[in-house]
Amino acid sequence: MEHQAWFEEMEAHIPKGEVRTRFAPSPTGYMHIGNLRTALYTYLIAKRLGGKFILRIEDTDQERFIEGATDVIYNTLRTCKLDWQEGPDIGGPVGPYIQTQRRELYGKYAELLIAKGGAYRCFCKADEGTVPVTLPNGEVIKKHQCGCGTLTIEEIQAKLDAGETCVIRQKIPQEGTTTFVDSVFGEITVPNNELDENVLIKTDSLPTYNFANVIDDHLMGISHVVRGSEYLSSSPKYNLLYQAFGWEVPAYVHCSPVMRDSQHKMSKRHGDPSFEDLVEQGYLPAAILNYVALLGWSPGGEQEIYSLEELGEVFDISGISKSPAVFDINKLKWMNAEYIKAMPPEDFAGEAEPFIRQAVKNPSIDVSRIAGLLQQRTELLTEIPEKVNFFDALDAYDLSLYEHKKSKVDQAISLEVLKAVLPALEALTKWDDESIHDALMGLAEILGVKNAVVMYPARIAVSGRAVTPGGAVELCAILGREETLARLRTGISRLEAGA
RNA sequence: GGCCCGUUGGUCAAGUGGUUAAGACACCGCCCUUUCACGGCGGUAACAUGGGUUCGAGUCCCGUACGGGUCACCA
Repeated sequence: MEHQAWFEEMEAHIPKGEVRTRFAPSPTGYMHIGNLRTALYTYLIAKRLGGKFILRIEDTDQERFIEGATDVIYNTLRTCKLDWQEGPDIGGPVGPYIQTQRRELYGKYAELLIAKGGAYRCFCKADEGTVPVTLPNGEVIKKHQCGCGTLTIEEIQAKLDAGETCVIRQKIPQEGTTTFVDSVFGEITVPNNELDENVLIKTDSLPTYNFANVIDDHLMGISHVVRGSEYLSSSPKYNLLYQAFGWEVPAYVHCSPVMRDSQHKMSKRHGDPSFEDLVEQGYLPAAILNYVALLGWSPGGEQEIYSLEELGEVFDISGISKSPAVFDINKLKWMNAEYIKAMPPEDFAGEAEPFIRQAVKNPSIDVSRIAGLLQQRTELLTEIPEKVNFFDALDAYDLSLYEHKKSKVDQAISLEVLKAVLPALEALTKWDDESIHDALMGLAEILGVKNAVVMYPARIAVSGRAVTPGGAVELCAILGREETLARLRTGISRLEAGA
């Protein structure tokens, strides 16, 4: 072996005896929810076990190259605070961390594998070597089966010299079975003769996932391979690869997919939201992460709100569920509201004010006050503009809003009430919550009606809305004296005109 | 279709042979209130199915149905 020393050198660099997990996405241009969850679990396992979380970019599919796609990965992980200790941007002891930069290395290991009898050069064009094969039990499957594996060194050299292109395929023993243990699914055994001899190195000399993944996980000292369950059925092949090299097999943690409904995976193509989409829709990254953590994993207790740090303390592989989980935007929305309510008021105001300003341009309006009213009744920040735009301008609201059965209020009563409210507020010398409150409550007492009979019409006249952030008193105070009185007059004249 | 895996209320789920089968979201009702919301209280609703094993089965075994995954020079 001419490269003997080189291989020994590589082996010597592999970190041993520590927990190392890796998130190895391929750059697709967006962060799929299922992927985000895999990243989270991968991160949490490392955190919980006191290990390292590594980022590796799997970009061996040149046809799918998308400009800027790796930035999406960095940005998502950063905004989620899933910090990695080794990765393309920060380096590490076993780099490079981008597969296209590891090209030669896969080639050398492929040669090694051939030498060890675990692979062979295949000169078949396209799928010409793929044939129906009848298994001993009578079933027929499609497998690649060609004579390339038996070519002599001279024959191979001749073909290469003649300029023929080739791939390197995995050699799979036709006898026996392969067994591996998955931390989620348990022990799984398959007969070797059901496994296909897949391509390891493509004609473009880049490795396929099948190969690159095994090589990198080994060379990077990965102790726990966390990935989607779509890899479960090909895991025996990866196991055979480890075996052929004589390497130790990592712990596998396969996670079931996140579904849109009981029969479809979440997919961008079908319009399901990616992480970026959700953020754009107003969901807080921390809430998304919290929700996604509980989708397919349960800590067992009744607590549902977990910070990333808390998750890192309690996350346990044994709590990962085998069956697919359906993504419920409703529950995410609820959780988002919980996060909003729990924010320090100043933080909420900081987040909410830009959204309030989108709808409320009038500089004399105190937006921080509106933010205060909004915090306990906001599920999504993005729904704020629509909730507060009446502060700037009154819509041509429907007069039927003045009818409220429960408070026994109708349009006629509203008119009477507003006619009394107007002078009562006009008479105020101070315009603050307390004065407005006392004036309105006092009016209810004078009129001998329940508070709501005064408050309700006043609130409608001033907002034109059935649902408002805050009651009549707060709205009047925020709108200011002139605007409030003007709106009351408008209400009165509209009720008098009946339109 | 073959192989692998799964199946507790509409959804997320607890449950590891003996429970009145948790909890959360959603939904419904009541209360609070200055409407809506928030909050509080309560309610409807589940072990896919048929056979075993066992004194006893959501929990163990087998079959059936349904669902998912996979069968690429994509990952």
